[in-house]
Amino acid sequence: MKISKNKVAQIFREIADFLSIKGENPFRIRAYEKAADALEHLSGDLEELYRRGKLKGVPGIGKGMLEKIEVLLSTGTLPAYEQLRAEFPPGLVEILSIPEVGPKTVKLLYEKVGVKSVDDLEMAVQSHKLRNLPGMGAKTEENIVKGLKLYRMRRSRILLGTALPLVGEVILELRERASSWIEKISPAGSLRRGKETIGDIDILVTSSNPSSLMDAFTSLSFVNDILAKGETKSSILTPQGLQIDLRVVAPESFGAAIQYFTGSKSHNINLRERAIKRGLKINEYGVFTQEGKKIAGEREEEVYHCLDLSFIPPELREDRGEIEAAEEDKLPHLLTEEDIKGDFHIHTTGSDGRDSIEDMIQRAREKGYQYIAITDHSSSLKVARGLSEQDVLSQAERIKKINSSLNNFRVFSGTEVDIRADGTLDFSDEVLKKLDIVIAAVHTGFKQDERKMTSRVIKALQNPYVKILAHPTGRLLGEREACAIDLNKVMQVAKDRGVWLEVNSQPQRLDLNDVWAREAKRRKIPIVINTDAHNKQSLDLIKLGVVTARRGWLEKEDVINTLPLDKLLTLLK
DNA sequence: GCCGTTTTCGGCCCGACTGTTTTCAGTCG
Repeated sequence: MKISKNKVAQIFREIADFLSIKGENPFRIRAYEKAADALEHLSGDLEELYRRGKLKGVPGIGKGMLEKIEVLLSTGTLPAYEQLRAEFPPGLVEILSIPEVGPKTVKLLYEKVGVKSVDDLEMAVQSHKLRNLPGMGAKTEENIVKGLKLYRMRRSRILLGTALPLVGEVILELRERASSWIEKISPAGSLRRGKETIGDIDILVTSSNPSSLMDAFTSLSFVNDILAKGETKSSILTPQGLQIDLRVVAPESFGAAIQYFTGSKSHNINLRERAIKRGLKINEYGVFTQEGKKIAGEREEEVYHCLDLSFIPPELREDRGEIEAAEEDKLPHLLTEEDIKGDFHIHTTGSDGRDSIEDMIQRAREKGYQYIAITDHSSSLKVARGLSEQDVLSQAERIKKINSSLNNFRVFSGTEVDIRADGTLDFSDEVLKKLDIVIAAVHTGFKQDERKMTSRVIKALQNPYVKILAHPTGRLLGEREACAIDLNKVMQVAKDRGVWLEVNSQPQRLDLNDVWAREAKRRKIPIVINTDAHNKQSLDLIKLGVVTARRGWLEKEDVINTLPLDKLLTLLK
């Protein structure tokens, strides 16, 4: 049984939880969590990385962690981990995920009341067994009841593509109701970093009238429940169970605060460690000298400049080497949405899209694009009303005619051809060679094992007419795991064959993800950012793909569809 | 457990908030 890096990370996190309940050295606990983070941010197969010695020198993975990974890889288990598991009942760690309940409480409840699981805790609370414990009172008991309620209704993280428009609406409505009390306003947190999923939404604001602003915030149409309401922070719950926090900060601290609340946590820790080495201190109010003199805080850029770092865009703040790069002034010049000149993955009424070719052209031109490719599904994908060979060829003829009537814009004929279970394609080469752009993609048979899936996709990429591999892992966030596929091998073939890899902008796909997009860049494999739009509005999803690419450190030069039409045509020849 | 342009030992981010407390511990982000 092969053990994945995510599995190892999960084991490390569980060890950290056990150790925290035991009351171990907090820094040792952090070390396990940090190692788990580091593993999750690596791209590639763990065993291969280990064999090639690539794990050495990864920050957070030292001698001890390396040995543990080695043992896990060769035996599939870890004695120290098994020992901890034997030491505690199996349901204990889960109690930690209840809000308000931390390791000390779990330990106390376990030892004094015999609470071994979330259900045990529920019963203990109901029979008021907690309020007489040392350090506990009626109020704490009440808070645990609340925590349990939140735990029971706990929702999974929401998609970036859902959160972004929502926060836009929240800010809009807030401005409508309280514009005169709002000075600066900006989302922070993982939303601002462009993470693919969002836990809760943080909004920062400077205000001349905080209490009236908070009144307005807590009476927005989105409010289902008010969790907290104060002068500096209020929290509300939307009907969907999403928490939105609004924080009021002083104008002179806005930069430091937005830096602080944007995170990520490990980026900030790294930054503050760096500050300490320079005799400085960073908090959410500013950057201070040892004498307590404030030297920055109003603008976010200053915080970085004080530490002799160039400004780090929010999307890079994941502690994946961005601070070191900023130090050497080697940060990438991240691409922007304005750099995008076209879209290669578009569906129309020809298959399962909702709008016509003409509609898509119109919207693309409004966006300032210079080209699009029409890539409807192929015949075997019946659910999407896939085109027959004859259909796609007559569509290509129609596109030719459309092109003859267009100035300064080009429509490419194409297809999103299905990669069948055996790696053959749904259309014959005779048909494919008559199309401008051939995208290959897997839509069925996701449960194949890694060897089968990898060779299936590689076989498809070896077809001379395939230009793009769409949504390479097939994941659907919150619905379907990435399929088992060795992307390192796939990338090697893509590179040799000159196939472009897609960053798909659909909110639930974002596939390739940030980590793999960065790996593609490292291998100098061209990326295309596509929307996979099934209607004209969806062409605007491109921003999600761009954000994902930015998180993958991509620059304009790494992305094919930043090329203007003339350069693209030269390339396609 | 990790790590080193002061260190191979002795540090390890920082503050708010809350509750149970007469000065602090626990949790959170």
